[in-house]
Amino acid sequence: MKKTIYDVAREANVSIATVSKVINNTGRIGEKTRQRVLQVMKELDYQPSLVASALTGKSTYSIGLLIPDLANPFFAELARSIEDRGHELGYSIVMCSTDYRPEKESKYISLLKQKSVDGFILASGFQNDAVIRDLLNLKIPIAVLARDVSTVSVDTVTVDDFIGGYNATQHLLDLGHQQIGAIQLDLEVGRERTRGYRHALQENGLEYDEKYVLFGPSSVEGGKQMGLKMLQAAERPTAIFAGNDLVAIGIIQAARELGLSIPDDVSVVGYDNTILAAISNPPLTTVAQPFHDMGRQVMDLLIEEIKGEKKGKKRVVMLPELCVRESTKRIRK
Amino acid sequence: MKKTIYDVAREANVSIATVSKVINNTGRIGEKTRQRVLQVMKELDYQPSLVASALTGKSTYSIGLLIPDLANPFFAELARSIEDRGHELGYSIVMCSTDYRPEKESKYISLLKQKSVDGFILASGFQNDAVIRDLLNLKIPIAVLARDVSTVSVDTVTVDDFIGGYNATQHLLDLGHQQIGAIQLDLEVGRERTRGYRHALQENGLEYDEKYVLFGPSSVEGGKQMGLKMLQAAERPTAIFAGNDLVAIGIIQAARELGLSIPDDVSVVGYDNTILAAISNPPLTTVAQPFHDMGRQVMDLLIEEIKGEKKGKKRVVMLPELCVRESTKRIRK
DNA sequence: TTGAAAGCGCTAACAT
DNA sequence: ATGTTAGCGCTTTCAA
Repeated sequence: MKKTIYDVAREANVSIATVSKVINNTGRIGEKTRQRVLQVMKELDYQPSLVASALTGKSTYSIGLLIPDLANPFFAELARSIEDRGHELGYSIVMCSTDYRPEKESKYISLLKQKSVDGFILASGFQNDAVIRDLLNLKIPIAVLARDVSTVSVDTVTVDDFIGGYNATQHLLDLGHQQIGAIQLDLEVGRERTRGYRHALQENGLEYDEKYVLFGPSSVEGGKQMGLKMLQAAERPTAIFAGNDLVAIGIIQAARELGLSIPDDVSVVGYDNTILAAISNPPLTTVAQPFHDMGRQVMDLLIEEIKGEKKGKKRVVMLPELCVRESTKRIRK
Repeated sequence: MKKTIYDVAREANVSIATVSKVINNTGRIGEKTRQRVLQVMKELDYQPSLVASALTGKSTYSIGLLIPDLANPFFAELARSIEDRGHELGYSIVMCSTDYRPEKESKYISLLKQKSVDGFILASGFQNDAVIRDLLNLKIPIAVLARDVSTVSVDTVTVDDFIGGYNATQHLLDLGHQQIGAIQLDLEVGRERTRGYRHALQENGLEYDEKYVLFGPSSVEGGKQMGLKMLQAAERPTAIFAGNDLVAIGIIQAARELGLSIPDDVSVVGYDNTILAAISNPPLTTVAQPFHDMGRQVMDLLIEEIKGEKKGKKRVVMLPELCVRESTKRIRK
């Protein structure tokens, strides 16, 4: 049978209240009793039940993480950094991959609410503000990652996608490209990056041309399909700004299949700077997101919120950084 | 305030016992009352507290997953498949990356024991049988993944590493290679794969030569270092069997740095068939592990164990499959 | 068919 | 400094 606080109390000849106090370092306990209790706890290998203590209104020390897809290297790295920071702070992470599906998102949230997690990190791409508002109304702490929820007052960590798109495009422009395509994610982040792309274009006196812009899923296969489509068009671009590294790699595969060389015939910029970018062939020029800091930041924000140490909400915006490798090149005459 | 079973009972003019019964579909309840209770539950948007019900001895419906490193694509995919199957079966997954560190492993296990998880999946490379025995003694259900614990009776899902090593090496032998190096993980799995490697060599009348065998960490950087070492040696091998795809990529980078061409000067075989293998340059010949099935299988085993539907323990062994791409080639004369 | 009541293991007033 | 006791929200006999 598992040991309970009663076992310890009996063995140490004290009341359960006393044991509880030494466990939690509350109230005043004589040094001798404290030592005796500690001793007995050790002897019995007693571990207080967190579910019992949670029932009395204390924390469960677990937090729910909703993320699109653990199998995507970017999110895996992000999840890892969140997990690490969480554990440092004494919290366990319950992982939920949502596949960008609203139903899954709602389902997991309601499940984890029943489990009384102390809070949520919403790193899921999709989010109808309704679920966020719902959580907020219930006073359940949340922190939102990588998604700007401008209409709700909530702790947020984002990377400026507009700048990311702008920088990627500007880099291509600097290399002399004039026909620049964009194959972006069919998600909020994709639109925002596309805004940056558009802005850079216009700043350089170039038209935003819809035939050069495609939206699709976050996958190598998706990138390849869209890449084929764009590269086989009558006027093909000399450079493409991809939604993320996965998509960029798909585009490279498409180019290869069409006998086009990267970066000689077409330059490609990725996004996220995952391990894929470093090992792809050629190595990918990509927009790096500081996932390590991002994970740490959201976690810290959330914990502050949980501990009630905060007055208002915070909105942390980090900046992406262009990481130039070999998939982009000055355009040939 | 969060609704409790009392709110529902009051509103529906029944006792909490009745409400409990309709929630759990136990006992006998009149159809009319049941409907009324259900109705009230809906109106109040009542969600039973799982922590309270866990305290009364029922399941927490969460299981702990110990895995070396979520940021490694192989484990990320594995984790994802485990998570999916878990959710299908109604369980949440608490993720813990151990970095192959025994202290972390123990720490997380003891933490999750306090949280009363229903069981553990141990996919962590490291494992002293002691922690497994401990869990077993406490009657806590566990299932072990990708690690053969031959001295303990426990549910296990493994992929035959000996065969994997054998096949990889045989493939290289078939291509005419005679000087075959091995840069393997400094872990149990690495030793086992090396056994397979050795066996293949000897079966072909070749000596097992220690200077051709190196053990190192699971990382691109590690692979690169060891690769440099091995490829700069007096007699360098014409082919290398790598510990996993990460290491293989490191070796390719090392080769490139030395001006050696893959696969013309040296062939490389990876392990795991992660996304990295598909996109690396050149695409990696690698030993594929069926991570999707692996995840599903352990989860199923664990759940059976938790539900007590099983008589004895099971040991499931899956087979790896060589996946030939372009990093291996027949040796030149 | 329904309800009263005794826990589950722990915390936190409130007494002593 | 330590103990008594009333919950926390739910499940489960056992009565009614």
